[in-house]
Amino acid sequence: MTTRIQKRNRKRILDAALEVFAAQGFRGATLDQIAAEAGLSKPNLLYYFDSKEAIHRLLMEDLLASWLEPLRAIEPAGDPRAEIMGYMRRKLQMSREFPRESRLFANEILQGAPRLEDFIARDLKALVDDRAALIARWSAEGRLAAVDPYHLIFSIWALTQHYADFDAQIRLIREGSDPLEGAEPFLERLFERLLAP
Amino acid sequence: MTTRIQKRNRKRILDAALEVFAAQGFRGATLDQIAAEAGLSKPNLLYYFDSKEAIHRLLMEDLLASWLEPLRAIEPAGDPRAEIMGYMRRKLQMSREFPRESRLFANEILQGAPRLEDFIARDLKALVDDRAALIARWSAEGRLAAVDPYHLIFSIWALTQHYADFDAQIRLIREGSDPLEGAEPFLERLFERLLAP
DNA sequence: AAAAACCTTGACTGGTTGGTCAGGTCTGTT
DNA sequence: AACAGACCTGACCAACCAGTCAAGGTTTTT
Repeated sequence: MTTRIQKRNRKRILDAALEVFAAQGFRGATLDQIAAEAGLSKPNLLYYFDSKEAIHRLLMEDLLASWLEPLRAIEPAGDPRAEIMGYMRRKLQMSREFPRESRLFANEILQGAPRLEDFIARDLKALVDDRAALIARWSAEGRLAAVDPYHLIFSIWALTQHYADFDAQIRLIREGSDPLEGAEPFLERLFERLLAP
Repeated sequence: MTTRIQKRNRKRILDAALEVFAAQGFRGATLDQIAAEAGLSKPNLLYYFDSKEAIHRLLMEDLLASWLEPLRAIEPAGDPRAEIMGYMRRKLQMSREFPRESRLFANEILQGAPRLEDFIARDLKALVDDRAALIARWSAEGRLAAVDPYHLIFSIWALTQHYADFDAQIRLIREGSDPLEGAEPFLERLFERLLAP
């Protein structure tokens, strides 16, 4: 049974840990930083979680589920261009709403994905292969431009996640104005032009 | 005066440090890792460089110069579409030849760019603003599609650097085959369709 | 109200980290 | 060969790190 206090403190800790792991990576983050961010003492952190690794693992598990969902939501029965545009829009929305999750993921991949190897090589790969086959079918039927489906998927990832992962850079170049301002119409135009048969 | 041995060992250290910093970030990297990678003892590392910070600083300085160059090479007098396609191709080539430099940069930005703030807000911003104005002029003259010049530049960064920064992910999904296989024709088609007036 | 269960922390530990230093080895020059 | 300067390292240090624990405080249940 989980108490009221447990629920509150676990949430605080995971939120603080997301912040710190996303910015510093697993090795670069310290429990002291996370504890300070959460407003708790370090021993108290370790009362709720077994170890630094355990906090990180839980964060990753939450992340991975939400990472597959948008791609899975592509409907084989739907209109090809609308489905892909919808996927792009959903991914962009995630960069807007969950930039820290995006940076956490980016940090893991940059470090060579040691903790994600299984997930990527199994779950993600299987889903991407499936969606790539679907896109190839759509292209063969003439309902979509003939594009390499893998690079199409990678390009959606690259373009949408860039706004979360490189937020600091974009902010400095655009001097404070919302980094995502104008991104959606730009990407819509880009992918509409790319996908028109 | 620098001796033969100095030249060799400094090079070894910077090469090893690039490897380790790119994979672990500044905080996550340790001098022991760098020393092991370089095949030198830790005190020997500190014979050639004053501190961990000094190694990182030198690496960043080398990086920043090469980071501005391709964008600077865009010729105002050239053909608009050819100039932008050339810039994209140059950036893609850099992802192929210098993936570790790309990951080092990505790591810094992910961490909030604390060590790059000045460079980005001054040098990079000035150059981007200049190039964005040039692209806007080209668009106004009808020699280019009317696209947001900032998002155009960001999209080139996102799409080309993705292949270096997310190399581990792409490798696992494409099972060992060269992650950049097919990338160039895909990106050429994408930007040709985007930029056609 | 008092027991039981839950929550919190100061003080600590063993291991790691960036960095120092005295003293030794190697290299090029005369 | 012998000297100067450059190069290298084992042993060490203080600060920091993840994690432990005994003791005390708070909340919930009875």
